[in-house]
Amino acid sequence: MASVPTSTFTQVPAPLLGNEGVPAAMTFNWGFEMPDGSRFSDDQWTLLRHAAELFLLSLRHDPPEGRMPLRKETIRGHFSHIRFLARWMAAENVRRFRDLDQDTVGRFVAMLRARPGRNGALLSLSTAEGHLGTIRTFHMQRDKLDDAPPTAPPRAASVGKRQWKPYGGHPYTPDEIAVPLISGAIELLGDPADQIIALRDRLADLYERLRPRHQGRMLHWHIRRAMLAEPCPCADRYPNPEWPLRRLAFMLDRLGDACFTVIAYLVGARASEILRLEEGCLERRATDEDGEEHVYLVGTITKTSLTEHGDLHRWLAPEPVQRAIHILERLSAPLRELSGEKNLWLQQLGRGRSPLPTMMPVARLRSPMVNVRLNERLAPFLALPDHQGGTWRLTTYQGRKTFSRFIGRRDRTGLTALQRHLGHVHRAMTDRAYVGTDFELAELIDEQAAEETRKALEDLLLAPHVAGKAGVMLSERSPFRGRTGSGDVDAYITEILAETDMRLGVCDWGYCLYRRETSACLGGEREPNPVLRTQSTCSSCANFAVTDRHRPVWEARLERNTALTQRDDLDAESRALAEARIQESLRILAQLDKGNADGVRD
DNA sequence: TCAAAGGCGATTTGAATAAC
DNA sequence: GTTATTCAAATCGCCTTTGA
Repeated sequence: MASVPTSTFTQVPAPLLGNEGVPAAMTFNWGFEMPDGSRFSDDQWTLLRHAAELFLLSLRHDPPEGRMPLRKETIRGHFSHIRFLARWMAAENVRRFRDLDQDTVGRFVAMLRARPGRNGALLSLSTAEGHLGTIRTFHMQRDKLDDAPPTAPPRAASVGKRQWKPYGGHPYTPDEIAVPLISGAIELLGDPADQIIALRDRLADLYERLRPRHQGRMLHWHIRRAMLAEPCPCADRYPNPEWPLRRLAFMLDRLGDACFTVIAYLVGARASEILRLEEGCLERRATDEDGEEHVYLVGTITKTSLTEHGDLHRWLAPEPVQRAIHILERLSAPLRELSGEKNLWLQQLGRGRSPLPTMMPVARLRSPMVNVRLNERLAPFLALPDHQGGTWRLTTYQGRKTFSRFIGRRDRTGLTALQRHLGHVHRAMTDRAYVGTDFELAELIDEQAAEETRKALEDLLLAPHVAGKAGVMLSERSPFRGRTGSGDVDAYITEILAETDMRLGVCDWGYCLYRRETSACLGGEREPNPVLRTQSTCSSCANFAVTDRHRPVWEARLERNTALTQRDDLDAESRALAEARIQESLRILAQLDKGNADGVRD
């Protein structure tokens, strides 16, 4: 294939280039195919192409009034839209951008409306607005350019809301998936990680020793034979035992995946932020208060930054994350040395890849690839369970969402395996001396906590049957008891929350309307003590509330302990404990039933 | 020779900020 | 306090390329 033409800058007026010279990142593949089979780089498109090139360059060096110079990712987005537009213009025989008058743009909009989206009949509003927005921006730059659209296109929203597909939101990873995923990743980063990296070093050693004696195919044959004799951790999870080199490359990649997972789910950074991390990004600092030392992950956030290179940010790094960074530093060491870059996610472009550096160019890992790796390789590797009969699709964004949910909610009953790490981060983040700088993440966390409280309150206020001291008290005052949901409840809850700054603790077996003075679990300033917070402690606590939603937990507890007392081999102490639990469960269930019978509780 | 990495184009979503 | 607008990514499927 002919070499791909890219934008050249010889025809660009010098002042447009600014003082940084030619920006390497601003080259685009203008040789894309046109509807008639020609290439946009062919002579017949020269006028259109130059106009488009100048437009894109102007966004960087002479942006529209009042705007920052656009980032290269944004300009890349405009390039995609221009390509789309140029193809459409060619098919419609529109030869210059200045011919994009109202009628022509109207036809363009009609085409967008009729166009099917990725997974449905309609395009989303933002896709359409993306296309029109590029034309609008082009139009805004018209005074600086020879050829530009003479009129601003309409807003996609003004075309009619029902013309476009509405969108939902990104999910968090459900606990059934998240817990084995994170636990599996942490486990892999333990001893197996050390062994796998040692095996890579062993391979490097083998090459060094055998290269003087053999070359070409024979060298490879000897290397392969030697590697076949080396044990590889998790070898049974790679399908082909005859390929020890590919297997090693595979394992090294899985280590990287595990590092990404641990960082994403236990830190809450965005994928782009994680992938920008560099060697030496861990920072130790003591908090002023008590001299306790926290370790932070230091990186940059560009998404919400107004500056070109992003702002410095810190995230609290629990122990597994520190370990992940150490592993990453060792994983990326050879390529960092080869390329002179400091990034921790370097990899080589080359397809069938070698576990050792080759002659191929080095590049940073990008998030689309991370998604593929998480779903198609790490998930089967860790044998993640199905979710509701199907395979759960992981995405890089779920780490952040799941993290904020983990931290924001008080119910950690499903997360026992992660409790240690999450508890540490949670404590530190709610500490006054916390120095992290991802404010938006803190808001996301608070949102999750508030949403949980709101749901619990709604349940308590509407439930016809409530047990537990605090629950009974709240329910008796509720003007909504036994009704189905209505807008009034929402307003009432909003009022309660505004007045009391109340935070409900939620767990499998009930709710906690937390007040420190009366907490049976001896909790702290703001929330229950997770260690002493058990069913027994809660059942007698003044802060406790139960609704029918929790009935199955108490019924199961009753059943379990009843079965226990019927065994002959039970010692006296255990029997007494089981009896006590039976009584507790009976009391809670009786309270719920009583409400059932006459709607009045004591 | 070929499995599989990952680049690339197209589309979708998130969130800050501006406008109402 | 909402809604609209804009910038900045993230996601996803197709397709080319290549080390073993």
